[in-house]
Amino acid sequence: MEWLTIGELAERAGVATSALRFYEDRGLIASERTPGNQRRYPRATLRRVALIRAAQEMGLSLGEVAVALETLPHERTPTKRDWERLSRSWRARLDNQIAELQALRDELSDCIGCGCLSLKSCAIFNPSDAISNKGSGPRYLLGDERMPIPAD
Amino acid sequence: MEWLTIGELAERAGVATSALRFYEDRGLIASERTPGNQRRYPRATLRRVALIRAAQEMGLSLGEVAVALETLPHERTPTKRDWERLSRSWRARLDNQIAELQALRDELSDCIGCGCLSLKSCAIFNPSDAISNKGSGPRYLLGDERMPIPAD
DNA sequence: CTACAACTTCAAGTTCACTTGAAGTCAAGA
DNA sequence: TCTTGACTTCAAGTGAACTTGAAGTTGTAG
Repeated sequence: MEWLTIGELAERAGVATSALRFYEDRGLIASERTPGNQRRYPRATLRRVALIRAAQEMGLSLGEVAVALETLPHERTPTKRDWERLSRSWRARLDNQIAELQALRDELSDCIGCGCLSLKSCAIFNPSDAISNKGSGPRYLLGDERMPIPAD
Repeated sequence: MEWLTIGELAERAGVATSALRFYEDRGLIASERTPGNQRRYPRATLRRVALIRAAQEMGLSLGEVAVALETLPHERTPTKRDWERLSRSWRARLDNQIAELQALRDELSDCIGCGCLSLKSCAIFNPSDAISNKGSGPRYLLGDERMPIPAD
């Protein structure tokens, strides 16, 4: 098996070495050590990191990615079955996200032509009340569903 | 004109009062004060906050929203022209975002059936190298364009 | 007039996904 | 052997978008 140093992996995967150490800390990737305590990554880690980046691009947090990746082998190239399971669930998520953005776009388009400033019928100007919002810290994804238009 | 307390605005807009004070701090919304120094918001702020939330949903940072909203009047209901300018530019952005997610989805779909584990032809497993990554702090949106598939 | 919820400011805390820096160790070429 | 660059750990810093808490003030219903 061919092993990569952290610098090599970083360059080939297009991420910083500090990010790789961080991912390892979080259990997203794993490494062996040389006698001198330096990390060596199996080539499969390259794909793993690519997967992590792809997942982030579709809005998953590293925690969610970690859960998803737990089902994949660390050292081995994943089998077709491993991969199918994961990609199907992610595909569904992507479909969802696309649909949401499309809905928002359609609302926006409607607004351009609809004289919505009367704000009787505009979904953007009349959002649902009380978006549930538990816990502190930022919310990177709002995830507030648009509800039937309330009577203004 | 009808004025809203911060609590009323918060409830109707579906955000926390602390968030509203934060937005005001950032210049995203504005208020008048009562003789006793309490905030009173014009009704138009309701639409403004709704716009802010919509913009966040499509991935804009508050800074970007601030820039966009600078072109809109604070107190007045925006005119059709005000609104058209804004919504057209946002629509373009949404189109873009949707296209990117669709591309990712298509790659994912291809992978499900393509035996991509050979990783000769899979875009997800073969991302472009060297995503440019300036500055510190998190990157909420990766924004790394996928490039022509490199020879592995 | 009093109670009490809703408001005020300001500083500090929180989460995420990292980055930066300090202080030291390892590996490879000249 | 020496130097240099790549590596090591660990603690602390960063930026975004808020939230929380403390300590005090205002507005209103009874």
